Amino acid sequence: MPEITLPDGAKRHFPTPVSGAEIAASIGPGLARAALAMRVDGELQDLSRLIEQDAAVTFITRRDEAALEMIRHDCAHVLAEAVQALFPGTQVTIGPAIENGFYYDFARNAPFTPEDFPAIEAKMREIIARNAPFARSVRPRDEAIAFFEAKGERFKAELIRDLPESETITFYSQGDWVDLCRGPHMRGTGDVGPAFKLMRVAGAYWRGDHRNPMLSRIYGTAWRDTAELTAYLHQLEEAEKRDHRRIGREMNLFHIQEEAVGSIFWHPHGWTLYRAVEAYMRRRLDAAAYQEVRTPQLVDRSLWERSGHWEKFREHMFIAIVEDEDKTLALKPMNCPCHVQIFNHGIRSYRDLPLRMAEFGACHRYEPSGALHGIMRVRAFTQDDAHIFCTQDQVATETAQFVALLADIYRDFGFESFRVKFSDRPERRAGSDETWDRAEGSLREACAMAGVDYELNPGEGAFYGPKLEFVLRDAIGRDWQCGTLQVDFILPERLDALYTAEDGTRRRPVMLHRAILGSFERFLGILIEQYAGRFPLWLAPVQVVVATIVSDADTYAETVAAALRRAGLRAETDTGREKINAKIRTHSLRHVPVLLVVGRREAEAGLVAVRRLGVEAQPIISLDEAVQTLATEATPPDLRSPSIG
RNA sequence: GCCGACAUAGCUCAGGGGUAGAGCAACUGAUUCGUAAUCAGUAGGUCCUCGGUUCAAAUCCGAGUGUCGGCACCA
Repeated sequence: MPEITLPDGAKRHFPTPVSGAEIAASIGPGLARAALAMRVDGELQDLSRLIEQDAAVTFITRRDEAALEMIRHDCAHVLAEAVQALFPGTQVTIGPAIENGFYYDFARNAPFTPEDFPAIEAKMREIIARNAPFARSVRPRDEAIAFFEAKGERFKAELIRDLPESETITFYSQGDWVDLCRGPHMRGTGDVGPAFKLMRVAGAYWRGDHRNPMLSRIYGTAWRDTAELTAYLHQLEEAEKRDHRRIGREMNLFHIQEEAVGSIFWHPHGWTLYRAVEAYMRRRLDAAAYQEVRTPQLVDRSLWERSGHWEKFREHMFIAIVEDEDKTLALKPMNCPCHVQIFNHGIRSYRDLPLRMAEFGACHRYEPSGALHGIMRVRAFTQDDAHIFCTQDQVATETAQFVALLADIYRDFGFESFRVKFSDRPERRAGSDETWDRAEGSLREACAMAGVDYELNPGEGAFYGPKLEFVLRDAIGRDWQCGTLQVDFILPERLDALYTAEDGTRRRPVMLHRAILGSFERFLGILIEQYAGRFPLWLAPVQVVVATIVSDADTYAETVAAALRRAGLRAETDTGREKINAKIRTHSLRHVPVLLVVGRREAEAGLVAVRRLGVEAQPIISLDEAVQTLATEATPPDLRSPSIG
């Protein structure tokens, strides 16, 4: 007689065995209707599973987060059944729930197209209306493999073969349709509900490996109810509006064209934004005792051979052949080898360490064509790169200082939170285990010192050392790695970097490769999306437009703009013959943060009407006051005095 | 790189085997106007490129290039 403990602490006894559904029914008809699944001692299970021993049971209803995941998972099963019903001969593979929805990968000669969606969705609704119960069954391994092979489902058979011997092999059926699945599921297909939509088709490699066949993936979204679905679709539309490629065009920031794929043509306003970020970064690095350098774009092959890039990175490099001199040069894909050259030029003492060498280094990498994405993923980009040459003892302190600097800079750009991934030793690596123990240990210690929480990213470190990756999320929910910090023991060795220690011996420095923005191009893309083009005043390409109401105010408008420019503000005038309504609309759509409206009254009295983006209030103040206020407000965050905040 | 979709005016898009269409933007003229679109007119296109089918191709077919969505790769 199992004793069942409910969330409120109440205990109930049932004849052995008892199903979750029976327990729910014994509590009340409302719960019996609402319960979709249960947690038994914390483990999510089908409601139909039998409980034979004492356990704590919690019921999952549609409101629970766990239910949402089950709706999506179950919806993937419904999709698979629908597809196999409509397209005989299609093999099923895997179909998990993911953020905001689910997908299912199918193997089929002809891939699906979005035109297939209406028919598939209709079939899915049929299956959901039928409300076939999800029934779990356990099968012996050999039988399970034979079952799928008999059906010609070789991917499923392969999956089972690769499961560990200890794994229980479970099947779930929904009516006549059966799938290999770990579960759990809700009561039946009807619990999926109506709030789903197929979104797109995509290719995906079997088991995520590009050497495997490509499957046809169908992505879908699914929610608790149609209101949630509608809200999600609306959110997607909003995200689309802040896409940096769209805003870049609308605000005339940059363009890319076929003759320079993966490289950016920065227009005046875009370049202004770029320069504002660059100037800010330069001040921050100066203040943090970095030394800025500049190193060559084209470097002879021999240096890349020594650094190891020619061997490890060759396929990502642009090569330039100089026929007259019989030389092979490469556009630099990274700055580190060049920085070591500067380090090596002359004799270094331990007194020089830590030596922080920074460069806004323009790099070129031959990225796969399919990876290119607006200005976020390009082939020509500029890193806010630096290499810290230090002793092993200094690694922890330098790391802590770096993370503090990075967090402060992200905050200045409006990013309050970011994720940190700690990538530790990969399978293929250089250096001894002791070295790795030390490197990882000091990095962990540094994270603790800086109060950094990280998630472990096992085996993803660089071959020369562990790294931290700092990840920001864009408007459409995509993650972008921006900052990085890598501990390197290898390059100083390969390029023979040395310093003289206190005891007169020659020693190898450790190199910390680090970047905060990552690349200006990517970071600006993220920034554009973060602010949806409505930049804070210090970053806005055009900070102020002086707009006239009547042509009698034209001269005054020029005076106002000149005064603003003298105060360091980026100001334009609009003395066109449009009505003020039209001017306000035009500049609002361009996301100009401040409009100074001047008519006859303002011109005569030396005043301006201040209209801020999206705000209808229009205080009228003196020109002097406006210049002063705006200049203060436009001060970059690192130059503000604390009292002003 | 792989799978799929797409490519028409500066932008957003319609059309479709036989003079290329709209709205917005641009330009010209009129309007001098008080906080998110004043009115009228003008101009603007090798319908991505190259081949093929056809009496005729922007339209159909093929190849290429680019873009977009994924996958793989990655700052």
